[in-house]
Amino acid sequence: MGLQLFNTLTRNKEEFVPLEPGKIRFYVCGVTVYDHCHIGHARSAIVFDVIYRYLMHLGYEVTYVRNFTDIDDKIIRRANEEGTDYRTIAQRYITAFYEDMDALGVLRPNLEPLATDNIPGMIEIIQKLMDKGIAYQSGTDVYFQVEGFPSYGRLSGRALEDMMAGARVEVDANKRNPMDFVLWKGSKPGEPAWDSPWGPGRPGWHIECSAMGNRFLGKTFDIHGGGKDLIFPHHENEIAQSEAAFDAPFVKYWIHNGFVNINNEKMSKSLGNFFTIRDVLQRVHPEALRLFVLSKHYRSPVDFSDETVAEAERGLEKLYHTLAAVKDRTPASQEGETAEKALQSQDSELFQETLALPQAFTEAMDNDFNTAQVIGYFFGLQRHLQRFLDRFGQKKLKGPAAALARKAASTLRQYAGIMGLLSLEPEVFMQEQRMLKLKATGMMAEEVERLIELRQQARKNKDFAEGDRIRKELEDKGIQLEDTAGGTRWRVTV
RNA sequence: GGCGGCAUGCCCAAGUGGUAAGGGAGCGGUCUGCAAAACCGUUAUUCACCGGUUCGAAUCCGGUUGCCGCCUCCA
Repeated sequence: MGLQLFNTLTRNKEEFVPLEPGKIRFYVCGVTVYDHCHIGHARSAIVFDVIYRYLMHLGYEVTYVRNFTDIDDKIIRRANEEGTDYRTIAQRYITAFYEDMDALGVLRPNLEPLATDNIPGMIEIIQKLMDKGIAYQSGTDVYFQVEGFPSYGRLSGRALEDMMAGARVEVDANKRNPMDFVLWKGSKPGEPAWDSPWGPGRPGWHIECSAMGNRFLGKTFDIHGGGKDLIFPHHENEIAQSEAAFDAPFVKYWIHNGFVNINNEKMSKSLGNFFTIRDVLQRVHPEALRLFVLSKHYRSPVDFSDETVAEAERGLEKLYHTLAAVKDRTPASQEGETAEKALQSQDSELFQETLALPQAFTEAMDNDFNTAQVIGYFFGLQRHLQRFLDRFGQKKLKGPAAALARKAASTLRQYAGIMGLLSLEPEVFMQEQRMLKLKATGMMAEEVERLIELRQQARKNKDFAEGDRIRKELEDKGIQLEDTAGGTRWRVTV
Protein backbone atom coordinates (compact mmCIF):
# COMPACT_ATOMS: atom_id res chain seq x y z
CA MET A 1 0.00 0.00 0.00
CA GLY A 2 2.78 2.43 0.83
CA LEU A 3 2.72 5.69 2.71
CA GLN A 4 -0.58 7.54 2.76
CA LEU A 5 -0.71 11.04 4.13
CA PHE A 6 -3.35 13.64 4.67
CA ASN A 7 -2.77 16.56 2.36
CA THR A 8 -4.23 19.83 3.60
CA LEU A 9 -4.35 21.05 0.02
CA THR A 10 -6.80 18.37 -1.09
CA ARG A 11 -8.26 17.58 2.35
CA ASN A 12 -7.73 13.93 1.57
CA LYS A 13 -5.44 11.13 2.45
CA GLU A 14 -3.26 10.50 -0.57
CA GLU A 15 -0.65 8.02 -1.56
CA PHE A 16 2.75 9.58 -1.19
CA VAL A 17 4.72 9.65 -4.44
CA PRO A 18 7.98 11.60 -4.30
CA LEU A 19 8.76 14.04 -7.07
CA GLU A 20 12.06 12.31 -7.56
CA PRO A 21 12.25 8.57 -6.82
CA GLY A 22 13.96 7.79 -3.54
CA LYS A 23 14.30 11.40 -2.53
CA ILE A 24 12.19 13.74 -0.47
CA ARG A 25 12.48 17.48 -0.25
CA PHE A 26 10.92 18.51 3.04
CA TYR A 27 10.41 21.98 4.51
CA VAL A 28 9.00 22.85 7.91
CA CYS A 29 8.33 26.36 9.15
CA GLY A 30 10.56 27.05 12.10
CA VAL A 31 10.08 29.55 14.87
CA THR A 32 10.32 33.29 15.18
CA VAL A 33 13.09 33.76 17.68
CA TYR A 34 11.80 36.43 20.02
CA ASP A 35 11.04 34.34 23.10
CA HIS A 36 11.33 30.86 24.59
CA CYS A 37 9.42 28.06 22.91
CA HIS A 38 6.34 26.59 24.51
CA ILE A 39 4.77 23.15 24.51
CA GLY A 40 2.94 23.90 21.29
CA HIS A 41 6.27 24.35 19.56
CA ALA A 42 7.45 21.15 21.19
CA ARG A 43 4.56 19.22 19.73
CA SER A 44 5.20 20.53 16.25
CA ALA A 45 8.92 19.80 16.54
CA ILE A 46 8.34 16.28 17.83
CA VAL A 47 5.70 15.47 15.23
CA PHE A 48 7.88 16.55 12.33
CA ASP A 49 10.89 14.92 13.92
CA VAL A 50 9.05 11.60 13.90
CA ILE A 51 7.91 12.14 10.33
CA TYR A 52 11.49 12.90 9.35
CA ARG A 53 12.78 9.81 11.13
CA TYR A 54 10.12 7.64 9.58
CA LEU A 55 10.77 8.88 6.04
CA MET A 56 14.43 8.01 6.54
CA HIS A 57 13.43 4.65 7.98
CA LEU A 58 11.53 4.01 4.75
CA GLY A 59 14.82 4.46 2.96
CA TYR A 60 14.30 7.89 1.45
CA GLU A 61 17.09 10.35 1.10
CA VAL A 62 15.50 13.28 2.86
CA THR A 63 16.58 16.88 2.58
CA TYR A 64 15.00 18.51 5.56
CA VAL A 65 14.98 22.31 5.86
CA ARG A 66 13.70 24.24 8.84
CA ASN A 67 14.20 27.97 8.96
CA PHE A 68 14.60 30.56 11.68
CA THR A 69 12.67 33.79 11.36
CA ASP A 70 15.26 36.13 12.80
CA ILE A 71 13.85 39.45 11.70
CA ASP A 72 10.31 40.53 12.43
CA ASP A 73 8.29 43.13 14.32
CA LYS A 74 8.20 41.15 17.55
CA ILE A 75 11.96 40.72 17.55
CA ILE A 76 12.46 44.42 16.91
CA ARG A 77 10.03 45.34 19.63
CA ARG A 78 11.79 43.09 22.08
CA ALA A 79 15.16 44.55 21.13
CA ASN A 80 13.82 48.04 21.68
CA GLU A 81 12.43 47.07 25.07
CA GLU A 82 15.80 45.80 26.11
CA GLY A 83 17.74 48.56 24.42
CA THR A 84 19.65 46.13 22.27
CA ASP A 85 20.04 44.97 18.70
CA TYR A 86 17.63 42.57 16.95
CA ARG A 87 20.58 40.23 16.33
CA THR A 88 21.23 39.87 20.03
CA ILE A 89 17.63 38.86 20.63
CA ALA A 90 17.57 36.43 17.71
CA GLN A 91 20.85 34.83 18.68
CA ARG A 92 19.80 34.42 22.29
CA TYR A 93 16.61 32.59 21.37
CA ILE A 94 18.24 30.50 18.68
CA THR A 95 20.62 29.23 21.35
CA ALA A 96 17.68 28.59 23.65
CA PHE A 97 15.81 26.84 20.85
CA TYR A 98 18.69 24.42 20.32
CA GLU A 99 18.89 23.72 24.04
CA ASP A 100 15.20 22.86 24.06
CA MET A 101 15.29 20.75 20.91
CA ASP A 102 18.37 18.86 22.01
CA ALA A 103 16.74 18.16 25.35
CA LEU A 104 13.68 16.83 23.54
CA GLY A 105 15.83 14.58 21.39
CA VAL A 106 14.69 16.30 18.20
CA LEU A 107 17.10 15.65 15.35
CA ARG A 108 18.65 18.57 13.55
CA PRO A 109 17.37 19.16 10.02
CA ASN A 110 19.94 19.14 7.24
CA LEU A 111 19.66 22.87 6.75
CA GLU A 112 18.55 25.58 9.13
CA PRO A 113 18.77 28.84 7.25
CA LEU A 114 18.25 32.27 8.71
CA ALA A 115 15.86 34.68 7.05
CA THR A 116 18.45 37.43 7.21
CA ASP A 117 20.93 35.32 5.24
CA ASN A 118 18.45 35.04 2.39
CA ILE A 119 17.39 38.58 1.69
CA PRO A 120 18.82 38.66 -1.86
CA GLY A 121 16.64 35.66 -2.73
CA MET A 122 13.60 37.42 -1.36
CA ILE A 123 14.33 40.58 -3.31
CA GLU A 124 14.69 38.47 -6.43
CA ILE A 125 11.24 36.97 -5.97
CA ILE A 126 9.68 40.33 -5.22
CA GLN A 127 11.30 41.73 -8.35
CA LYS A 128 9.84 38.91 -10.42
CA LEU A 129 6.41 39.66 -8.99
CA MET A 130 6.85 43.37 -9.72
CA ASP A 131 7.88 42.57 -13.27
CA LYS A 132 4.78 40.46 -13.72
CA GLY A 133 2.58 43.15 -12.30
CA ILE A 134 1.37 40.98 -9.45
CA ALA A 135 3.14 43.12 -6.87
CA TYR A 136 2.97 46.87 -6.47
CA GLN A 137 4.71 49.50 -4.47
CA SER A 138 2.63 51.77 -2.29
CA GLY A 139 4.37 54.33 -0.16
CA THR A 140 7.52 52.65 1.12
CA ASP A 141 5.96 49.16 1.09
CA VAL A 142 5.56 46.55 -1.59
CA TYR A 143 2.41 44.43 -1.61
CA PHE A 144 1.27 41.24 -3.25
CA GLN A 145 -1.92 41.71 -5.16
CA VAL A 146 -4.12 38.75 -4.26
CA GLU A 147 -6.49 39.36 -7.12
CA GLY A 148 -3.59 38.72 -9.46
CA PHE A 149 -3.43 35.13 -8.28
CA PRO A 150 -6.66 33.37 -9.25
CA SER A 151 -6.34 30.35 -6.98
CA TYR A 152 -5.73 32.44 -3.87
CA GLY A 153 -7.49 30.75 -0.95
CA ARG A 154 -7.21 27.22 -2.25
CA LEU A 155 -5.15 25.86 0.63
CA SER A 156 -7.28 27.35 3.37
CA GLY A 157 -10.48 26.61 1.48
CA ARG A 158 -11.95 30.03 1.37
CA ALA A 159 -12.87 32.52 -1.28
CA LEU A 160 -11.57 36.07 -1.37
CA GLU A 161 -15.09 37.48 -1.10
CA ASP A 162 -15.72 35.47 2.07
CA MET A 163 -12.56 36.67 3.66
CA MET A 164 -13.34 40.27 2.95
CA ALA A 165 -16.79 39.79 4.37
CA GLY A 166 -15.10 38.77 7.60
CA ALA A 167 -14.33 42.44 8.08
CA ARG A 168 -11.71 41.86 10.71
CA VAL A 169 -9.09 42.77 8.18
CA GLU A 170 -7.15 45.83 9.11
CA VAL A 171 -7.94 48.72 6.81
CA ASP A 172 -4.76 49.92 5.25
CA ALA A 173 -4.86 52.89 2.93
CA ASN A 174 -1.78 51.59 1.13
CA LYS A 175 -3.48 48.40 0.00
CA ARG A 176 -5.56 48.08 -3.12
CA ASN A 177 -7.37 45.12 -1.66
CA PRO A 178 -7.58 44.60 2.10
CA MET A 179 -6.32 41.04 1.63
CA ASP A 180 -3.13 42.12 -0.13
CA PHE A 181 -0.14 41.35 2.02
CA VAL A 182 3.23 42.95 2.43
CA LEU A 183 6.27 41.61 0.64
CA TRP A 184 8.67 44.36 1.56
CA LYS A 185 8.26 46.75 4.41
CA GLY A 186 9.97 50.13 4.27
CA SER A 187 11.95 50.81 7.44
CA LYS A 188 11.44 53.75 9.69
CA PRO A 189 14.56 55.55 10.83
CA GLY A 190 16.44 53.49 13.41
CA GLU A 191 14.90 50.19 12.36
CA PRO A 192 16.96 47.39 10.85
CA ALA A 193 17.10 47.87 7.09
CA TRP A 194 18.42 46.25 3.95
CA ASP A 195 18.81 47.98 0.64
CA SER A 196 16.37 47.10 -2.09
CA PRO A 197 15.08 48.49 -5.37
CA TRP A 198 12.16 49.90 -3.35
CA GLY A 199 14.27 51.61 -0.76
CA PRO A 200 15.66 50.47 2.60
CA GLY A 201 13.44 48.05 4.42
CA ARG A 202 12.92 44.50 5.62
CA PRO A 203 11.09 41.53 4.20
CA GLY A 204 7.51 40.66 4.99
CA TRP A 205 7.04 37.47 6.95
CA HIS A 206 5.82 35.15 4.23
CA ILE A 207 8.44 35.86 1.61
CA GLU A 208 11.28 34.25 3.55
CA CYS A 209 9.88 30.74 3.28
CA SER A 210 9.33 31.15 -0.44
CA ALA A 211 12.92 32.26 -0.87
CA MET A 212 14.49 29.61 1.34
CA GLY A 213 12.32 26.84 0.00
CA ASN A 214 13.23 27.78 -3.53
CA ARG A 215 16.92 28.15 -2.76
CA PHE A 216 17.41 24.86 -0.95
CA LEU A 217 14.67 22.65 -2.37
CA GLY A 218 13.84 24.08 -5.76
CA LYS A 219 10.73 25.48 -7.40
CA THR A 220 8.62 22.53 -6.37
CA PHE A 221 9.21 20.30 -3.38
CA ASP A 222 7.49 17.33 -1.80
CA ILE A 223 6.36 18.21 1.68
CA HIS A 224 5.80 21.42 3.56
CA GLY A 225 4.81 21.27 7.21
CA GLY A 226 3.86 23.48 10.08
CA GLY A 227 1.20 24.13 12.69
CA LYS A 228 -2.43 24.39 11.64
CA ASP A 229 -2.40 28.07 12.46
CA LEU A 230 0.01 28.68 9.61
CA ILE A 231 -2.43 27.51 6.94
CA PHE A 232 -3.84 30.98 6.71
CA PRO A 233 -2.41 33.39 5.96
CA HIS A 234 1.20 32.22 6.02
CA HIS A 235 1.11 29.16 3.81
CA GLU A 236 -1.60 30.54 1.59
CA ASN A 237 0.63 33.52 0.92
CA GLU A 238 3.73 31.41 0.37
CA ILE A 239 1.89 29.51 -2.34
CA ALA A 240 0.70 32.71 -3.99
CA GLN A 241 4.17 34.27 -4.04
CA SER A 242 6.07 31.22 -5.13
CA GLU A 243 3.69 30.01 -7.79
CA ALA A 244 3.20 33.48 -9.20
CA ALA A 245 6.94 34.06 -9.30
CA PHE A 246 8.10 30.68 -10.61
CA ASP A 247 5.12 29.48 -12.60
CA ALA A 248 5.41 26.05 -11.03
CA PRO A 249 3.50 24.20 -8.31
CA PHE A 250 5.05 25.13 -4.99
CA VAL A 251 4.46 22.08 -2.82
CA LYS A 252 2.94 18.68 -3.44
CA TYR A 253 1.88 17.69 0.09
CA TRP A 254 0.99 20.00 2.94
CA ILE A 255 1.07 18.60 6.47
CA HIS A 256 -0.27 20.52 9.46
CA ASN A 257 -0.20 19.51 13.09
CA GLY A 258 -2.95 20.25 15.60
CA PHE A 259 -2.65 22.47 18.65
CA VAL A 260 -1.82 21.87 22.24
CA ASN A 261 -4.70 23.01 24.41
CA ILE A 262 -4.91 24.00 28.03
CA ASN A 263 -8.34 23.38 29.47
CA ASN A 264 -9.62 22.81 25.98
CA GLU A 265 -8.36 26.15 24.72
CA LYS A 266 -5.52 26.74 22.32
CA MET A 267 -2.21 27.42 24.00
CA SER A 268 -0.77 30.64 22.69
CA LYS A 269 1.39 33.57 23.52
CA SER A 270 -1.46 35.99 23.10
CA LEU A 271 -3.75 34.13 25.48
CA GLY A 272 -0.90 33.82 27.95
CA ASN A 273 -1.85 30.23 28.81
CA PHE A 274 1.41 28.63 27.79
CA PHE A 275 4.15 26.60 29.43
CA THR A 276 7.65 26.88 28.08
CA ILE A 277 9.48 23.72 27.13
CA ARG A 278 12.25 24.42 29.59
CA ASP A 279 9.83 24.86 32.49
CA VAL A 280 8.04 21.64 31.73
CA LEU A 281 11.29 19.72 31.39
CA GLN A 282 12.11 20.74 34.94
CA ARG A 283 9.51 18.27 36.08
CA VAL A 284 8.75 16.00 33.12
CA HIS A 285 11.20 13.68 31.39
CA PRO A 286 11.64 14.60 27.71
CA GLU A 287 10.75 11.10 26.55
CA ALA A 288 7.58 11.23 28.64
CA LEU A 289 6.66 14.45 26.88
CA ARG A 290 7.39 12.77 23.56
CA LEU A 291 5.22 9.79 24.46
CA PHE A 292 2.50 12.19 25.52
CA VAL A 293 2.64 13.94 22.15
CA LEU A 294 2.77 10.74 20.11
CA SER A 295 -0.09 9.11 22.01
CA LYS A 296 -2.48 11.21 19.98
CA HIS A 297 -2.81 11.60 16.26
CA TYR A 298 -0.80 14.60 15.07
CA ARG A 299 -3.75 16.38 13.48
CA SER A 300 -6.01 16.23 16.55
CA PRO A 301 -5.89 18.76 19.33
CA VAL A 302 -4.37 17.50 22.58
CA ASP A 303 -5.09 18.73 26.05
CA PHE A 304 -2.03 19.31 28.17
CA SER A 305 -2.61 18.77 31.87
CA ASP A 306 -0.87 17.26 34.87
CA GLU A 307 -3.06 14.23 34.54
CA THR A 308 -2.54 13.53 30.85
CA VAL A 309 1.21 14.00 31.20
CA ALA A 310 1.32 11.78 34.27
CA GLU A 311 -0.36 9.02 32.26
CA ALA A 312 2.39 9.22 29.68
CA GLU A 313 5.00 9.11 32.43
CA ARG A 314 3.54 5.99 33.98
CA GLY A 315 3.32 4.36 30.59
CA LEU A 316 6.93 5.12 29.79
CA GLU A 317 8.07 3.84 33.18
CA LYS A 318 6.21 0.64 32.49
CA LEU A 319 7.95 0.11 29.15
CA TYR A 320 11.37 0.81 30.60
CA HIS A 321 10.61 -1.38 33.58
CA THR A 322 10.16 -4.36 31.31
CA LEU A 323 13.32 -3.56 29.37
CA ALA A 324 15.19 -3.38 32.65
CA ALA A 325 13.77 -6.71 33.72
CA VAL A 326 14.98 -8.34 30.51
CA LYS A 327 18.40 -6.84 30.97
CA ASP A 328 18.63 -7.95 34.60
CA ARG A 329 17.39 -11.42 34.05
CA THR A 330 19.06 -12.59 30.88
CA PRO A 331 22.78 -13.34 30.48
CA ALA A 332 24.87 -10.35 29.53
CA SER A 333 26.56 -12.04 26.63
CA GLN A 334 24.75 -13.11 23.55
CA GLU A 335 25.35 -16.81 22.92
CA GLY A 336 24.90 -16.82 19.20
CA GLU A 337 21.79 -17.24 17.10
CA THR A 338 18.99 -19.33 18.49
CA ALA A 339 16.91 -21.27 16.03
CA GLU A 340 13.48 -19.78 15.38
CA LYS A 341 11.82 -23.03 16.29
CA ALA A 342 13.44 -23.00 19.70
CA LEU A 343 12.28 -19.42 20.25
CA GLN A 344 8.78 -20.17 19.13
CA SER A 345 8.51 -23.18 21.41
CA GLN A 346 9.15 -20.93 24.40
CA ASP A 347 6.06 -18.82 23.85
CA SER A 348 4.42 -18.92 20.49
CA GLU A 349 2.30 -15.85 21.06
CA LEU A 350 5.19 -13.66 22.18
CA PHE A 351 7.29 -14.95 19.33
CA GLN A 352 4.61 -14.17 16.75
CA GLU A 353 3.92 -10.77 18.20
CA THR A 354 7.59 -9.91 18.08
CA LEU A 355 7.84 -10.97 14.46
CA ALA A 356 4.67 -9.07 13.61
CA LEU A 357 5.78 -5.76 15.09
CA PRO A 358 7.75 -4.45 12.10
CA GLN A 359 4.85 -4.86 9.74
CA ALA A 360 2.26 -3.60 12.21
CA PHE A 361 4.47 -0.60 12.85
CA THR A 362 4.87 0.17 9.17
CA GLU A 363 1.20 -0.22 8.39
CA ALA A 364 0.21 2.15 11.17
CA MET A 365 2.85 4.71 10.27
CA ASP A 366 2.00 4.43 6.59
CA ASN A 367 -1.52 5.36 7.55
CA ASP A 368 -0.91 9.08 7.94
CA PHE A 369 1.62 8.55 10.74
CA ASN A 370 -0.70 6.86 13.20
CA THR A 371 1.70 6.98 16.12
CA ALA A 372 -1.09 6.38 18.64
CA GLN A 373 -1.81 3.01 17.11
CA VAL A 374 1.89 2.16 17.10
CA ILE A 375 2.12 2.92 20.79
CA GLY A 376 -0.77 0.54 21.35
CA TYR A 377 1.32 -2.17 19.68
CA PHE A 378 4.29 -1.32 21.87
CA PHE A 379 2.24 -1.83 25.01
CA GLY A 380 0.82 -5.05 23.66
CA LEU A 381 4.29 -6.46 23.11
CA GLN A 382 5.51 -5.14 26.44
CA ARG A 383 2.68 -6.84 28.27
CA HIS A 384 3.30 -10.18 26.64
CA LEU A 385 6.99 -9.91 27.26
CA GLN A 386 6.48 -9.06 30.91
CA ARG A 387 4.02 -11.91 31.26
CA PHE A 388 6.59 -14.25 29.79
CA LEU A 389 9.22 -13.03 32.25
CA ASP A 390 6.83 -13.43 35.15
CA ARG A 391 6.34 -17.09 34.28
CA PHE A 392 9.88 -17.65 35.54
CA GLY A 393 9.21 -16.08 38.90
CA GLN A 394 12.45 -14.71 40.34
CA LYS A 395 14.64 -17.04 38.29
CA LYS A 396 17.01 -15.83 35.61
CA LEU A 397 16.27 -16.81 32.06
CA LYS A 398 18.62 -19.03 30.14
CA GLY A 399 19.05 -20.44 26.66
CA PRO A 400 16.16 -20.00 24.23
CA ALA A 401 13.97 -18.36 26.86
CA ALA A 402 16.57 -15.64 27.38
CA ALA A 403 17.03 -15.35 23.64
CA LEU A 404 13.31 -14.86 23.06
CA ALA A 405 13.05 -12.24 25.80
CA ARG A 406 16.02 -10.37 24.37
CA LYS A 407 14.65 -10.56 20.86
CA ALA A 408 11.30 -9.15 21.94
CA ALA A 409 12.98 -6.39 23.95
CA SER A 410 15.37 -5.43 21.19
CA THR A 411 12.57 -5.38 18.61
CA LEU A 412 10.55 -3.14 20.87
CA ARG A 413 13.49 -0.80 21.38
CA GLN A 414 14.34 -0.75 17.71
CA TYR A 415 10.90 0.37 16.59
CA ALA A 416 10.32 2.70 19.51
CA GLY A 417 13.67 4.19 18.55
CA ILE A 418 12.33 5.22 15.17
CA MET A 419 9.94 7.44 17.06
CA GLY A 420 12.65 8.66 19.41
CA LEU A 421 11.34 6.59 22.32
CA LEU A 422 13.11 4.08 24.60
CA SER A 423 16.40 5.50 23.40
CA LEU A 424 18.07 5.29 26.81
CA GLU A 425 19.41 2.36 28.74
CA PRO A 426 16.63 1.48 31.19
CA GLU A 427 18.75 2.14 34.26
CA VAL A 428 19.74 5.53 32.86
CA PHE A 429 16.13 6.46 32.27
CA MET A 430 15.10 5.34 35.72
CA GLN A 431 17.93 7.28 37.31
CA GLU A 432 17.05 10.42 35.33
CA GLN A 433 13.41 10.03 36.19
CA ARG A 434 14.21 9.59 39.89
CA MET A 435 16.37 12.68 39.97
CA LEU A 436 13.80 14.72 38.09
CA LYS A 437 11.00 13.72 40.41
CA LEU A 438 13.10 13.95 43.55
CA LYS A 439 13.20 17.73 43.15
CA ALA A 440 9.51 17.86 43.94
CA THR A 441 9.98 16.08 47.27
CA GLY A 442 12.65 18.39 48.63
CA MET A 443 14.78 15.36 49.54
CA MET A 444 18.31 14.49 48.53
CA ALA A 445 19.20 11.16 46.98
CA GLU A 446 21.79 10.51 49.72
CA GLU A 447 19.14 10.96 52.36
CA VAL A 448 16.88 8.44 50.68
CA GLU A 449 19.72 5.96 50.31
CA ARG A 450 20.66 6.37 53.97
CA LEU A 451 17.13 5.63 55.12
CA ILE A 452 16.97 2.62 52.84
CA GLU A 453 20.19 1.36 54.39
CA LEU A 454 18.75 1.83 57.89
CA ARG A 455 15.67 -0.08 56.85
CA GLN A 456 17.76 -2.90 55.47
CA GLN A 457 19.53 -3.21 58.80
CA ALA A 458 16.23 -3.31 60.63
CA ARG A 459 14.90 -5.96 58.30
CA LYS A 460 18.00 -8.04 58.72
CA ASN A 461 17.35 -7.95 62.44
CA LYS A 462 13.76 -8.99 61.77
CA ASP A 463 12.64 -5.65 63.14
CA PHE A 464 9.88 -5.33 60.57
CA ALA A 465 8.06 -2.70 62.59
CA GLU A 466 11.03 -0.35 62.26
CA GLY A 467 11.50 -1.28 58.62
CA ASP A 468 7.88 -0.54 57.85
CA ARG A 469 8.05 2.69 59.77
CA ILE A 470 10.92 3.88 57.57
CA ARG A 471 9.16 2.79 54.45
CA LYS A 472 6.05 4.65 55.56
CA GLU A 473 8.14 7.71 56.34
CA LEU A 474 9.57 7.71 52.84
CA GLU A 475 6.21 6.97 51.31
CA ASP A 476 4.74 10.02 52.99
CA LYS A 477 7.40 12.08 51.28
CA GLY A 478 6.59 10.52 47.93
CA ILE A 479 9.34 7.90 47.82
CA GLN A 480 8.06 4.43 46.99
CA LEU A 481 10.32 1.51 47.82
CA GLU A 482 10.42 -1.68 45.82
CA ASP A 483 12.16 -4.71 47.26
CA THR A 484 13.52 -6.81 44.42
CA ALA A 485 15.86 -9.76 44.16
CA GLY A 486 18.63 -7.35 43.27
CA GLY A 487 18.07 -5.13 46.30
CA THR A 488 15.77 -2.30 47.20
CA ARG A 489 14.89 0.14 44.45
CA TRP A 490 13.06 3.42 44.87
CA ARG A 491 11.10 5.79 42.77
CA VAL A 492 9.24 9.00 43.31
CA THR A 493 5.48 8.90 42.99
CA VAL A 494 4.53 12.54 43.43
C1' G B 1 -21.19 36.69 9.41
C1' G B 2 -17.91 33.08 6.30
C1' C B 3 -14.97 28.47 6.34
C1' G B 4 -13.28 24.01 8.76
C1' G B 5 -12.70 20.23 12.61
C1' C B 6 -14.25 17.18 16.61
C1' A B 7 -17.99 14.29 19.79
C1' U B 8 -15.82 6.39 21.41
C1' G B 9 -16.31 3.21 28.80
C1' C B 10 -14.63 7.11 35.08
C1' C B 11 -10.24 9.72 32.28
C1' C B 12 -6.77 9.66 27.81
C1' A B 13 -7.12 7.27 23.11
C1' A B 14 -6.97 4.02 18.11
C1' G B 15 -10.59 2.72 14.79
C1' U B 16 -11.46 5.36 7.33
C1' G B 17 -18.24 -0.50 5.62
C1' G B 18 -17.67 -6.50 8.45
C1' U B 19 -19.24 -6.69 13.89
C1' A B 20 -15.28 -1.84 19.77
C1' A B 21 -6.75 -1.76 20.00
C1' G B 22 -4.00 0.25 23.84
C1' G B 23 -2.85 3.27 28.29
C1' G B 24 -4.37 5.45 33.10
C1' A B 25 -7.70 5.04 37.30
C1' G B 26 -11.11 1.64 40.17
C1' C B 27 -12.43 -3.21 42.01
C1' G B 28 -11.17 -8.65 42.83
C1' G B 29 -7.05 -12.18 42.72
C1' U B 30 -1.70 -14.11 42.40
C1' C B 31 3.05 -12.80 44.28
C1' U B 32 5.26 -10.41 48.93
C1' G B 33 7.32 -10.84 56.22
C1' C B 34 4.11 -6.36 55.06
C1' A B 35 4.26 -3.34 50.76
C1' A B 36 5.35 -1.65 45.90
C1' A B 37 6.05 -3.20 41.05
C1' A B 38 4.43 -6.91 37.82
C1' C B 39 0.90 -10.41 36.03
C1' C B 40 -4.30 -12.38 35.75
C1' G B 41 -9.56 -11.20 35.89
C1' U B 42 -13.14 -7.27 35.63
C1' U B 43 -15.66 -2.08 33.57
C1' A B 44 -19.04 0.24 26.15
C1' U B 45 -24.76 -5.42 22.72
C1' U B 46 -22.20 0.06 22.32
C1' C B 47 -19.48 4.69 19.73
C1' A B 48 -23.57 12.90 21.33
C1' C B 49 -28.87 12.77 19.39
C1' C B 50 -32.60 11.84 15.25
C1' G B 51 -33.44 9.91 10.53
C1' G B 52 -31.49 7.50 5.86
C1' U B 53 -28.33 4.18 2.51
C1' U B 54 -26.64 -1.09 3.09
C1' C B 55 -27.15 -8.09 4.04
C1' G B 56 -24.13 -5.29 7.47
C1' A B 57 -22.19 1.61 9.93
C1' A B 58 -18.57 4.13 15.41
C1' U B 59 -17.15 4.23 10.27
C1' C B 60 -21.15 6.66 4.32
C1' C B 61 -25.42 10.56 3.57
C1' G B 62 -28.97 14.35 5.70
C1' G B 63 -30.52 16.99 10.03
C1' U B 64 -30.08 18.46 15.47
C1' U B 65 -27.16 19.66 19.80
C1' G B 66 -22.50 20.73 22.12
C1' C B 67 -17.29 21.97 22.05
C1' C B 68 -13.05 23.85 19.40
C1' G B 69 -10.18 26.25 15.57
C1' C B 70 -9.21 29.69 11.39
C1' C B 71 -10.84 34.38 9.08
C1' U B 72 -5.34 39.39 13.22
C1' C B 73 0.70 37.75 15.36
C1' C B 74 0.76 32.50 16.42
C1' A B 75 3.51 25.57 16.11
